[in-house]
Amino acid sequence: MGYLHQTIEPKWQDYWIKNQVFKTSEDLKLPKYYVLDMFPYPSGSGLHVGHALGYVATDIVARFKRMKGFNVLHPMGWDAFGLPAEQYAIKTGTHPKITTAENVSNFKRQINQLGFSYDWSKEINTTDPNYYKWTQWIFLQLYNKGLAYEEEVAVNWCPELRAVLANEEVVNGKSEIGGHPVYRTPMKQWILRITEYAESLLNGLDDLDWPENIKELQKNWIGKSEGAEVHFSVLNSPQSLTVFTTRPDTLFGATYMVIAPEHPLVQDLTTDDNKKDVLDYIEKTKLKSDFDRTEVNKDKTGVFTGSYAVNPLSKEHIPIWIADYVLSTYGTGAIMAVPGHDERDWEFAKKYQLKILEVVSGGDVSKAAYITKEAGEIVNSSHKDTLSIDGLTVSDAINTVISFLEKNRLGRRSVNYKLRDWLFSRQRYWGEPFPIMHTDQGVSPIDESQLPVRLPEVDNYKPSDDGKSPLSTIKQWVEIKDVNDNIIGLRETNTMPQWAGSCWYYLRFTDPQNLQEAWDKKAENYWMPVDLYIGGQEHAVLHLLYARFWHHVLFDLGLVSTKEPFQKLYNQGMILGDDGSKMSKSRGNVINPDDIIEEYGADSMRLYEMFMGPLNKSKPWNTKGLQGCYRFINKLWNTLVDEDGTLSSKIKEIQASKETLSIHHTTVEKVGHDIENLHFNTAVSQLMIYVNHLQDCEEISKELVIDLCKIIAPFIPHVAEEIWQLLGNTNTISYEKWPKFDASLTVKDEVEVAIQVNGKLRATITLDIDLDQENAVNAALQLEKIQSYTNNGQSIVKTIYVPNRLINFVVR
RNA sequence: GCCGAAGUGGUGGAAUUGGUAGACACGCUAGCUUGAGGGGCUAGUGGAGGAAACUCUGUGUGGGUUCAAGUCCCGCCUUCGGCACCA
Repeated sequence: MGYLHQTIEPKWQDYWIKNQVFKTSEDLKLPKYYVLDMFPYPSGSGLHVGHALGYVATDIVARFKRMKGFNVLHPMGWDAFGLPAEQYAIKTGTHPKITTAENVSNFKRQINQLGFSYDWSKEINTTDPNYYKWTQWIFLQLYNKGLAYEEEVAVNWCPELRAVLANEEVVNGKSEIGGHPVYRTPMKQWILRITEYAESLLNGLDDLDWPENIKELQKNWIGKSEGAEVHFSVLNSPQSLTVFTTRPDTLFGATYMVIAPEHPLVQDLTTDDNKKDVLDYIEKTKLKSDFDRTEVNKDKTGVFTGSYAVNPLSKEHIPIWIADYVLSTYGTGAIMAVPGHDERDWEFAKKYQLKILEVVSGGDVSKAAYITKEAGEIVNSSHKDTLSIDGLTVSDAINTVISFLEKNRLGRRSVNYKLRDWLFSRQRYWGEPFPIMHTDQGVSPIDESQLPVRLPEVDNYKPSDDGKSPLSTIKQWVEIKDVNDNIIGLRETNTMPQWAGSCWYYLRFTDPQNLQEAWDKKAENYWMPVDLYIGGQEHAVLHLLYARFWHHVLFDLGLVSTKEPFQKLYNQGMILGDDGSKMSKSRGNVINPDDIIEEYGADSMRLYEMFMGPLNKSKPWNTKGLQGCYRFINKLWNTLVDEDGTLSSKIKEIQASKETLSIHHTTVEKVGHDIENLHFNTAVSQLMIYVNHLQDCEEISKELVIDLCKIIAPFIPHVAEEIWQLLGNTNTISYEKWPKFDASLTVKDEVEVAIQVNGKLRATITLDIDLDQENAVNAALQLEKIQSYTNNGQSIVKTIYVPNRLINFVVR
């Protein structure tokens, strides 16, 4: 007789909601724990089992921490601005608001039937004017701090989507969504000066309890490199060229220079003889797509300007070239080329027969660039009028050269970042409007008292053909008039990207209904930082970097109390289809949680997702495995509950056996420890071991059942509540104290010890716990098996005894 | 190319500071139960050999350290993720 999940689960879900069981306490004196999921975009296809994985994990932690006496903040909300609802609106004319509301209610239904313990009184939605009012407010704080500016930039315009994409949304020259071609077009855009926070964002990583690989990804994305700026004077010209290099030690080996085709001095440096070739080259470069230009293995191309620069150390006259392998957006857009010690320069020099000079010994620069920094010494690097660094190591030479450059005003120590400023505007309807007005005098922010700048109704969601936002077509919204009906300014018609709302939602959760402020300082101070943040690895860089950026700014403005928002981060892995590939509609391997819950119940699904394997690994779905968990719950139920639905008659007020007590306390200890460390799979297996044992017991101590009920509650809360009730309780189990475990009771009297001969297992023996070496070894030597190895004319040269583990005889 | 993560039975995966590899499940095999199906229960299950006791072998691969290596060190192979001309 199985348990009736279809009755039990809705019963307790209703109970939890009706009694507001999971409403967060307002008592700010309690120890707090803030456990957060990356809130979802409520898509039309609904929740799938992969989403649930992270939510189950955080729910278990939240329930566990409540039982450990913490005041737990565990909220859920909706990142509801975004392209799919807008695309749907373009196709069908349905307002994104309507689509969003429908999707949210479906998501919420699905989430609730999984038995999660969210405090729904804290639900937020980024598209709610009461929410985006404060998104706009934070933008104004950034603007006032000089971190938001407008600029005409070449943007990634995708005609198919009719949208401008961020660099991050373009993959290999195609849109990330849909894979449509993307072109570079100049447009006026809002940009956030995230580069100003590059160092801060890099340093902040050190103290975070994040997976190392995520920290590494962010570090690489920020891409700090240390080196020097070096000025090169140009022959017969008042101009000079400044380059950035990480290898000032190789300055003597700089035998030519390259500037990017977009470099501002291209015109000045091109001599009349070379004008035609240069113009041709630049024309050709313009026609190349981004994809072609960043193709690594392509042939390098370039053209000579006709001008020469002077190497500041060797005093050599070196030719200045133009080539598109130099990026205008990194460093100064110009480089000193050291073909002897840089692969790209070497390749280019070979192709155009430029001079290759060895300045670090150890390689053969006629065959390949020698880029090793650790070995070799500087050679061919001295000049009577400047300095000699011959014989120095690379790192000494770097410092010597920088000092020389600084003393002689030829350059300076310098740092560069790969990180670019953040393109922050989109030509879309379904996003936060900017609180910005354009007047004859320029840009002016909307007064904070006028927020929110509401998203107006619009007839047509399509952007205009020239790429302007659909908002630009609404005259009465765009034109801001004074009381006399004079136009005093025009509204900004771009909207913010989807990242905006998720940059600070975790702060809003601390005080979601506040109409006066974005958050109350007391609430923020109490709840922040987020103690545990679980979400997918796909947000490793963008969301997590952007949110950290805003948070750092807010911290500098004194608006938040912690420098970093997310203390501990953990990534749940993907759940693949049962064929081992990514779940997708086209493969037909999608598992719908609704079906699973219908057939096996939410508790089974929760338990299975935790049992599948380590939380952070990808693993294939297997319905058979799920059935195993369903069987386990039934076994548990049938062990504790009789056929008639009352508590099992085996459960009595008795003293449990020593063996049972040992397993019990081991389980209490292991489950608690494993939850703390997010090792849910091993916690579940320990529970299985315990229940397998109880199943074989003739009678079961009621005292232990009470504690067992508590430790299964985070995993399978519906069953736990039901049994808790059968035990005679009338309250919820959710706030019961987590059982204490007694380490002394986990210890057994006897242990099985391995007996090895020369490291090979030959026998096992049961010994008293903590037996001394002499007795243990003697007992082992009595074994017939062992004697056959020791009495054959061989002698024991060494004996290793690891108490309670093994004995190893080394025999020769 | 660079950076990061990972390779353990037929499958998902366990394995404190190096100390009985394969816990716990799935699957499979046999038996019991049932009118059948389903379900439940019992036993077995890394591979090879053997009737059995047992023996050999075994954590991607080749070395090394050690009484002892899935675990530590060095080299290589494969898979996945990220970056990709960043000077």
